[in-house]
Amino acid sequence: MSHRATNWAVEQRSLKPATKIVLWHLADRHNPDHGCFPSQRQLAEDCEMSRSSINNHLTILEERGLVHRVQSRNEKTYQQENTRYLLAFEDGFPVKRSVCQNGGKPPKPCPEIGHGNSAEPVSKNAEIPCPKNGQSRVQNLDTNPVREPVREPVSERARASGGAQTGDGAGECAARSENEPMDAPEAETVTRDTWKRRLKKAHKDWPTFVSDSEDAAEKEWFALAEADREKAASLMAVYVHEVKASGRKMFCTFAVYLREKLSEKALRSSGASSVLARPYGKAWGALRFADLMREPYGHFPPPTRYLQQLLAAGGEMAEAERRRRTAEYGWPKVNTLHLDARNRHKGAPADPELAELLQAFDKVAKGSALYLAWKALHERRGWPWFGADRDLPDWIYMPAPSDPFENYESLDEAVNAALARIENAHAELQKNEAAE
DNA sequence: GGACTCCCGACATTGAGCTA
DNA sequence: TAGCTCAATGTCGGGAGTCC
Repeated sequence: MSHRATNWAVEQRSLKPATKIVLWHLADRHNPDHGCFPSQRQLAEDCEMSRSSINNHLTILEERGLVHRVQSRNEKTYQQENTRYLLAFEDGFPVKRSVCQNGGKPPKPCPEIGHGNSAEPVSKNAEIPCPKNGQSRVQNLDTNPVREPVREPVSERARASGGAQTGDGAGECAARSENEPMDAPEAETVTRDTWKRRLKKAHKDWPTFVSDSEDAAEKEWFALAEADREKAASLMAVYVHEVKASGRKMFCTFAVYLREKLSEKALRSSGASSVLARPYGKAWGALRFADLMREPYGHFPPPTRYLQQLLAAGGEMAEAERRRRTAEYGWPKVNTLHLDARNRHKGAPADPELAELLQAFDKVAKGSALYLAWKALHERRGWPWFGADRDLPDWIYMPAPSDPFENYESLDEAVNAALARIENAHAELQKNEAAE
């Protein structure tokens, strides 16, 4: 809830009571950082009226210039998602066309509402980019999640919203209870279905899927905490890779993988340690880069028909999509590190073998030019970035070049030098390991 | 009683995933 | 591959209440 938004809503005059209730509940669902994404169903429940009535009131609010609707579709599935509602007091609220046409002068205040004077609707869906016309009208859920009074389980939201970590990576993560209350019991049943779907999706990729008992897998799946389920699913590819790499040809059933929490083994595959590499710290960064040094090894789900067409068409969009898929699926271990960091886990088991890499890491301030150079390099390489900037601590640890930054002509050059340094150090490590 | 307003349910749309 | 399902939203006709 945003007090600014609700105060603003209350101050609006000359609205009919029901319309104002809708506006107030919209404002109540507004998050100052992330915006306002309630579904119409949610709004209808809040306002105790039908969805179609909500729709009518939303149309009125839009016509009054108090609300602007921005439709979005899921970046991967292109399914329609909750509409974003921009409130008139927000930065970036679109100025009505009639206002722009007013010789660039500020709009005449309307005596009724105090917002412009045109009855022309603001929302014109056709003007909004859509997958069909080649532009994206997708809200990037990773950077634009909802943080509102929710009816979804906390873990669902946590995946999207994450949480800031402490400063230099040496600080302890703020302990967020794994047992934060689930809100509504009705959401619980929905969530169970969602988890079932995720289980099904993950299980299909398990080597013994054909002969596995689905019931046994489901039983073990639901016996796990939600965070462990996520970890098990996301680290499955890592575990399978490790088993294959070790030369073993037999796999346990998926139920056993879940029950024995073998995903943990995947994380500790190269020298377990009881020492935790705290999120965004040096050791954590070393773990992360050690994985990024490998070729992409994750399981890439087959692209949808739309994506197939997009990729086949080539061009910039196809290339961007390729990079996005590589970042999303290429290095599941790295993505799990990111996920755990955002979920404020205390850290991953540090790898003592990587201790030598630690000296090659140095602090980088969030938002600094160097930070942006690293981010750009990640994008170029199709590497997964940590997540949304707001989820990161003020400082993160990234590889540093051997020479001072002043010795480089550009930050990109410095970043490439730092990367080369960490690549060399990592290659050296691997060479020594092989020699042993 | 007619006009108007408000609200609701039903149906349509869109594009994905799922299944036989 | 066709048909179904899902999720979110838009549209429309009609019933009920209110006002003059």
